[in-house]
Amino acid sequence: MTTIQVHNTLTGKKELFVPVNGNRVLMYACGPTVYDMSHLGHARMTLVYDVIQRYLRFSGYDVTYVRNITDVDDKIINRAKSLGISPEQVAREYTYTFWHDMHCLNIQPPDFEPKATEFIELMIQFTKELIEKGHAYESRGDVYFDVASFKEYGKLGKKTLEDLLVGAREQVKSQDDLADRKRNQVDFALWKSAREGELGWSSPWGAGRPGWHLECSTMTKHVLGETIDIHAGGEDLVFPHHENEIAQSEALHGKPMAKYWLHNSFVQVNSEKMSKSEGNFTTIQNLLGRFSADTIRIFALQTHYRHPIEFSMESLTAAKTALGRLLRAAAYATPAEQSNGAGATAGEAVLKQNAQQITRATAESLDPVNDDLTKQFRKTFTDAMDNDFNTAIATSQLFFLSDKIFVETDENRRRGYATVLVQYARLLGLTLSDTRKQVDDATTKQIVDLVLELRNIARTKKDYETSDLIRKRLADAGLNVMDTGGNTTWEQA
RNA sequence: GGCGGCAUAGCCAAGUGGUAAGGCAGAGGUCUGCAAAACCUCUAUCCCCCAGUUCGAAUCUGGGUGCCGCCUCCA
Repeated sequence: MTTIQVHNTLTGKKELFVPVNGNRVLMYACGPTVYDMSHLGHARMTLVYDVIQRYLRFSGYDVTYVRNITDVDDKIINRAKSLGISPEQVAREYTYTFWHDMHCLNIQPPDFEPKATEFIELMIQFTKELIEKGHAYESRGDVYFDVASFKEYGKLGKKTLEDLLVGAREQVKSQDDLADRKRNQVDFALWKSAREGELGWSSPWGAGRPGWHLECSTMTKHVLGETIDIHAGGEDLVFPHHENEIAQSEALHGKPMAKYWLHNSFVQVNSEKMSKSEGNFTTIQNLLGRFSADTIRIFALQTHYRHPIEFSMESLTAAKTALGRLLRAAAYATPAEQSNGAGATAGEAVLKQNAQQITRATAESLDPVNDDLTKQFRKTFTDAMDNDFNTAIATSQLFFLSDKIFVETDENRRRGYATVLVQYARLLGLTLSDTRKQVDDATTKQIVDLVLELRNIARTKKDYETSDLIRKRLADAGLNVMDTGGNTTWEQA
């Protein structure tokens, strides 16, 4: 079972994946701060770890996947101020939009999705213990982590305390109004005191709120444990976020926080990071209006997760065209394999699909053909995924199999190949449900207008047989056609 | 300034010692009343530059150039 290699940011190397505790895999990914709409960069992050946890389950591991929601943060507070509503309302609203986006993208829900606000008491406890152990100190209502007290600080971000201090000196140090509260420039907040009328919870140090890094340390500890297998997030979280989590957790527990640290690279626009602050982002909802979830997924998975993706409408359109070939190939599968389960709700369909998902152990027995071709396909696919989740190669294999499907003349064999295609596409979270014939409202209106135009041509020619047929058929379809004063209008019956 | 990463066809993008995956675009063909779509076939003598190691390098080493990220909120 231990054939998976993962790139570990901690060591900077690819390593054989061996869980800490037998077959159990405890995995935590840093989720969103819910203060605004999610963009393609967030989609990539959730997509990548969605596929990784799917693949670990496929590989037979007993995975517990946790993705948190940060619902208390300066950005939320600022957003609430500018909107004139409470921070709780902001957090709830954007939690809903996040869930909606994730659902649309066919991201499997995590096993647990803790929110920071649910762990305030435990965060206070965590901070108390750090103070008791001499790793943190109070300063005028704030509590800071004493970086100098944790000698391994910087091991994830490959920085030394000296470098950081020099760097801090180079920076606009004078603008840090907290400088005189901290023992050391690089110390970071575990607890921030609240100003008058600001969001806050009571604590031994007065009203305040937790620092950003603390929530992940606390939730990881209490939802999963003191040492977990995989801790993941975007590349920008390596330092300081994950570095600080390590400092807090390992200073307190005296053991590694996570065995493997995984980080995905960014989505770029014109070679620059897509981000809120750059203003060069495209929201998921905006994208979903123009491209299917499968298209966005193919687009993201065609690049290895540790490499930047260059985003452009052209690339996304290319992915859409490419997906079309996969959809046509998948259409040769049996309806049961291909459909989402007729009559089921979207949620039921997803749960059903997940339940039917193949595993490494069942893949061969569930392969209806199991000839040299599918054996080769399965091996190349899993070899690629075993190699630090190389979805680019795995995806290319879907195209390889599609080509074989198109040239196969034996119907049974072709149906079998298509079934295997669908099985493995689902492993990557692709539904391959055929959206090519879904027509939007604007197009529907144009079509009705076209039909009425043709009907009016018939009426002009006094071909009432045809025009009446059209009216009847439209009525059967639920549309009433009305001729009044030389005008023809229509509405829903 | 410190640390880390990247440079592969028109574009996107795998490959990290054995002689360049895949996708898009492009060309030719099949099909077709026309058109479109679809399918089939083809498309980098070579991987930013220079030097080195090696029987052999896009892949390793050294140097150079360009770009990006982190060090402040960030997936």
